[in-house]
Amino acid sequence: MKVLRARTRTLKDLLPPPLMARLLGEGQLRRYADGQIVQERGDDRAALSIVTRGEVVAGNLSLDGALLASALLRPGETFGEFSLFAGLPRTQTLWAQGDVEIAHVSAARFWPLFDTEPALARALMSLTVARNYEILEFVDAQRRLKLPARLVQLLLTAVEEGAPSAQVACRQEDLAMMLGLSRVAIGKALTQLAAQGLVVPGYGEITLPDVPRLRRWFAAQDQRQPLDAV
Amino acid sequence: MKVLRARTRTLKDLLPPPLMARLLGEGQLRRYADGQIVQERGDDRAALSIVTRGEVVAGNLSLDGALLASALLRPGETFGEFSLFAGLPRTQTLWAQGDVEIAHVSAARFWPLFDTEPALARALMSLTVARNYEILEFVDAQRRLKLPARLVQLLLTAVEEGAPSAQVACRQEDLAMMLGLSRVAIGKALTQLAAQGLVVPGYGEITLPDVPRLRRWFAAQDQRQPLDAV
DNA sequence: CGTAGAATGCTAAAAATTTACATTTCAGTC
DNA sequence: GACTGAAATGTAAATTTTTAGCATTCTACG
Repeated sequence: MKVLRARTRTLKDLLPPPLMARLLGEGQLRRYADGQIVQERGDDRAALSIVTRGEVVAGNLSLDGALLASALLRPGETFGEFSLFAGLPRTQTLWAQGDVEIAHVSAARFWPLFDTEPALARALMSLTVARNYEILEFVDAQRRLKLPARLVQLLLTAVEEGAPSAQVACRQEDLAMMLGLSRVAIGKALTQLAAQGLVVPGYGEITLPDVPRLRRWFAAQDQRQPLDAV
Repeated sequence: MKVLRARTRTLKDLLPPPLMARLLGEGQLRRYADGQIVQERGDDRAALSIVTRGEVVAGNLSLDGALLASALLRPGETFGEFSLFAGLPRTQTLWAQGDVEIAHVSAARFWPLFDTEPALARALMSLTVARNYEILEFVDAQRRLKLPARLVQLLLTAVEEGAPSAQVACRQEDLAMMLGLSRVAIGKALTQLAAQGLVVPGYGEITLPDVPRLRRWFAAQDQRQPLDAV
């Protein structure tokens, strides 16, 4: 399944290259084929895992097999912090999307580095805090915005900065999954948006004919005071 | 307004007492009266703030004045990490609930301590990661569980460990706010639960006559594999 | 013992969402 | 080039939730 997520800073972006190299050097590289399970809810490997190639999809499987809350991890991003710092088993199930390579830094090798390199602690805190903010924003948007607006917000995360128009390759079902709704709800919202000429639904893809206009439309829906304008 | 939240570990629980004392020593104490605004969305004070007395309610105000996503901070808990580690303004508005005292540790005084005391970095990571998990669980529950189940989950967070029965003092409107729903929806869910004898709605309070039975009922609704049972 | 304010209960209509089923689209294949 | 089956989208009835308005109950306090 396809997952959309805004590009964020990664550990690789925040860490001085020599330290990043040292950290990766402490890790054990493993490869995963497309669709392979990287970790399952309940695994109790305490380690910091760093994606070094490919993309990883995170989520929870309910007992009936439906995928729930999900996210996307790109190269340079990490997971497993929870297992290290809270000492609990892995809480999510992860799948490889495409050919994936991951460096697992075991707890034993991680702690000495963490305790002696403040830059690593700073970087991990920055990432965790940013992720926290990302999720809180999501919850907040869910309460504040109508579905069409949330849908536009999601679609816009997949658009390159400054692009005048865009095509987003994903099925309505993928969008539904990401927003925690049914496919039908997405279809209706898309129909509404299409009636205003804001999007053009296609088969397995959605065209955004006028991205700046779409951004303006979204800004008008989101009545909250933007942070950077304060 | 009243806010329910499960008791979690705080910085005070995780930090060795001498270090906690040192941290507080670096802070500037400020007092806030009941209902006073502690910080507003957009404030750009970069500091770690530690609640030392009283309780603080966090949330976002939408333009029309309605309170949205909210949480409760108890003594020993911190906020402002985002301003320090992401270098952005405060993202939420906080109000004092009752008589509140907060120690604000400025960035200039915080960084030297953070960089030289691994225990502080570990503790902050633990808390942030745990908070992250808490929010993700909330989102997940919202997708997985029907409203009555989510309501029970919320009510149970207010119950003392091991208590055979309990009274939760809060208005239906407070519960609605916490779950992001209308008061009517809460009322209906309560009626359903009351019909099964699981709760007894009252005026400004809800009685849970048989907590163990309620826990069993909830476990039956929540079909997900529990983490600690793995 | 009233009374005012606060909180809950109830109802009906509108809106959002889901479920189940129908239709369209696409990529192969003959 | 038209089958054909799987994948993806579209549609309509049923359900859930919200909104709004008003009635009722509870509590504190004069």
